[in-house]
Amino acid sequence: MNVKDPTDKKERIIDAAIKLFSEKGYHGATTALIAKEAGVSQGIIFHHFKNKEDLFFSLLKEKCNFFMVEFRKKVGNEQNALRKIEIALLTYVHLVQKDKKFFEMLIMQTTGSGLDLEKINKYGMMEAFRIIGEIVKEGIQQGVIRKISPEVAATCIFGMMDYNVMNWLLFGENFSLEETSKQVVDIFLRGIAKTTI
Amino acid sequence: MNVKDPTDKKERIIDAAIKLFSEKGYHGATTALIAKEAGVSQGIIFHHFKNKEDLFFSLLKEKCNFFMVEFRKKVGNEQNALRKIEIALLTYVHLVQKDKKFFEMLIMQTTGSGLDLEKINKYGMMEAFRIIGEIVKEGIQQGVIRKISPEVAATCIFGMMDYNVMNWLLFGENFSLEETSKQVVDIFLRGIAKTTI
Amino acid sequence: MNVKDPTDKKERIIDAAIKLFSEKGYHGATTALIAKEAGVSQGIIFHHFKNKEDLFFSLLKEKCNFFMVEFRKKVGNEQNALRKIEIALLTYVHLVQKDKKFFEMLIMQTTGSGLDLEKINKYGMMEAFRIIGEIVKEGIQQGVIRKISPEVAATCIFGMMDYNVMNWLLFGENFSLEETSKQVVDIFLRGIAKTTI
Amino acid sequence: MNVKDPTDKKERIIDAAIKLFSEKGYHGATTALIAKEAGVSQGIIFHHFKNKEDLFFSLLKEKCNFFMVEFRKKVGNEQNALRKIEIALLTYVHLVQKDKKFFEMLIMQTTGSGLDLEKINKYGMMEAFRIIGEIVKEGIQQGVIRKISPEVAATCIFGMMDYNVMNWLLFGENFSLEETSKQVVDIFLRGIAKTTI
DNA sequence: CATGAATGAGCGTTCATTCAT
DNA sequence: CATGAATGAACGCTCATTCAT
Repeated sequence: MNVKDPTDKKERIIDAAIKLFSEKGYHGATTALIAKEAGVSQGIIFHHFKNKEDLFFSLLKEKCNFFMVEFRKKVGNEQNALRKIEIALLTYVHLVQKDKKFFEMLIMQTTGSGLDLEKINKYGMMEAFRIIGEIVKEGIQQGVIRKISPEVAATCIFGMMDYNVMNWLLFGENFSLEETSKQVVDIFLRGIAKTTI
Repeated sequence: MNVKDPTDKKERIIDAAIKLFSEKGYHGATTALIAKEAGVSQGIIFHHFKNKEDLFFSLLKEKCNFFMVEFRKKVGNEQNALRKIEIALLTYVHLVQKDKKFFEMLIMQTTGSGLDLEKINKYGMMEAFRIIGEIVKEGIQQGVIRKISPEVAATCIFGMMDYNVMNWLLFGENFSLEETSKQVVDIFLRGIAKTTI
Repeated sequence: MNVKDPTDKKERIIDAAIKLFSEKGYHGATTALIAKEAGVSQGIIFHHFKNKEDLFFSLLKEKCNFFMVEFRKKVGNEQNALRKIEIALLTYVHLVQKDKKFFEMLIMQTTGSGLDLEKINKYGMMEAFRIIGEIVKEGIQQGVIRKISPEVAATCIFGMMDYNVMNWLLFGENFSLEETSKQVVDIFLRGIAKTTI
Repeated sequence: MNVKDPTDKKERIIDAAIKLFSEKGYHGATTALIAKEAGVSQGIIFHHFKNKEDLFFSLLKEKCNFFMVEFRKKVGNEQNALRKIEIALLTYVHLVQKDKKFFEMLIMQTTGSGLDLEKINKYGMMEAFRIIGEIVKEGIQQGVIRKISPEVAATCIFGMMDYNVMNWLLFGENFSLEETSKQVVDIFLRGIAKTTI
């Protein structure tokens, strides 16, 4: 009667996978554990996903696509490059707060899992990286950003933001992610701006 | 006959471990592989280290202690906080370049390996983190750095530097780490300085 | 709407099963694969057959019964035992050529599949074996065949023929099964005949 | 103290494998069962053999090499091709009787296991097949064998012998393999000989 | 101290079979 | 009758760790 029933199970697998991947890492989260957490049999995971790696990357792909859409929606109307970056980063923070478990997984597994990093980047954050680089280029043309390498700038801001988020996810939550993020953005914008405001 | 033989073996294990952990990740580097690479028996690893995790953290601890000494030596005589930070970061870059394999391991395994992150930080970079925080505090007192959270600032600079180094380790080496690091330091210092220089 | 639909499906299952059993062996041919090849659901296989083994033996039984009828029809009118054997064997060759896939399955799975060999023989070739034995007995009574054990003779001819066919199925088809079969029959008949012709 | 101890375990694995492969087929003989039968842990199988398939082919290779040596030794001194064949076949029968379990495995798994038949032949009986073909050629040159295809003749004799042995292994042992084998050889030799003796 | 064969729990994955729809 | 998602026991195989030598 409920058409959503089958999807329901797939969704429960996805949720359980995100939870366990972030809590225990790629290797620590066994398929048996994921199945148990999702309340399904082990076998059904392999109906919906080719294998464990496919499960992992499916999560990544799906979520990241969704985020990119959000990203562009928010940034779209703004003209000033510095404002654009600010909006983009605060959007990122909001997404993190709304989808904590997923970002825990994403950041925790970005390296070290033994998974193909190129795939992680391809399905994951490469696009966001590229977008920030583009905005920096715009800012340089607009004359509001110093002549710096867009790639270096993008690397910087992702490093800053991710470490800040990581801190929050791991040790924090006793500080306001929003508050510290504003400080991070401030440091970055001052660091790249042509004139100090 | 040779008294140095056992130390020799331990060292060979350490070198092999660093090489394989960085190349294949914590899980990909099996103890059997490490023993083979080191040219020792599997069993002897467990004479020198309690278990695989202990081997990993021993590497971390030992190297990081060495780095901290280097760090303090270089920074020690400088008075100006901004210069101190600059020196600290460039020292970091030099250490990375001298000990690529180890940093590959450190950065690649910081997350995702399923290892206890608190332990990694404890034996690893927590100290460096604390040092940078201290310098930022000094800078604020000296009036050369804006009133910002030392923790946030430290988080930022480590994020920027590590992502920059990661890029270099993973995709790069076709760009100069030294050159991009200078840009990173520049962005950071401008971002936190009280007045633009 | 179409009354023949169910039979149709059963037949499609049978055809798919023969194809896949012969191509991939008993274990390689999964029920899921058979269902897909037949264009039916997995579940329906178990409406028509008790289980996978039952499916296998049903194929065997059905086909073999058909072959026995053919066999007797061809051999029926002949009086001379040696001629009878010759006809029987050439009939066998024609059946093989007409129904290659099935014999591929039969010969390939006669051993090694882990299936109960007694069952295979029971539903399969035991009858043919018995028939040849009978003809040999007749031949001995007629005085055209030496006093040999009918069972041994039957074993011989089936071994010769099957290995010849197996060669053809596996490696051959670049030689004429008909031509080599005639040589095989010739060797056998000379081997058992009372006087060389 | 006993240098043979490690080999002992490998040998116990080999014996258990031959026993179970022949009794239950390649798929029925699980590695767990083989380990249990051998009284060893599951893991150790994979110390000595790359994987299950390797275990199977190692058995084949080792034994078959040994048999080929025996074969040549026995046949070596004989000049007359017909006698050579007779000796070869009776040698085969003796080997079968001495090493029943192994031949049970060999014949049972020749087809149907889903294993690569070319490999089975390569490590297994291809060599014997070739040898018989050679002897037939000699016999034709000697003028004691009719002008027949050596390949067809070899196929015939292997088919006859194997089916006879199979009968004995499966149902028999209530008849003398030696006795029936002589009848088989007799039928074959008369079938291929130039003049009836 | 040193060895490496041995262990065995646990991994990801498969698949014949079932059953709610 | 028909479906195919769901099951779960069992598979081949791995690997950190142990221990007799």
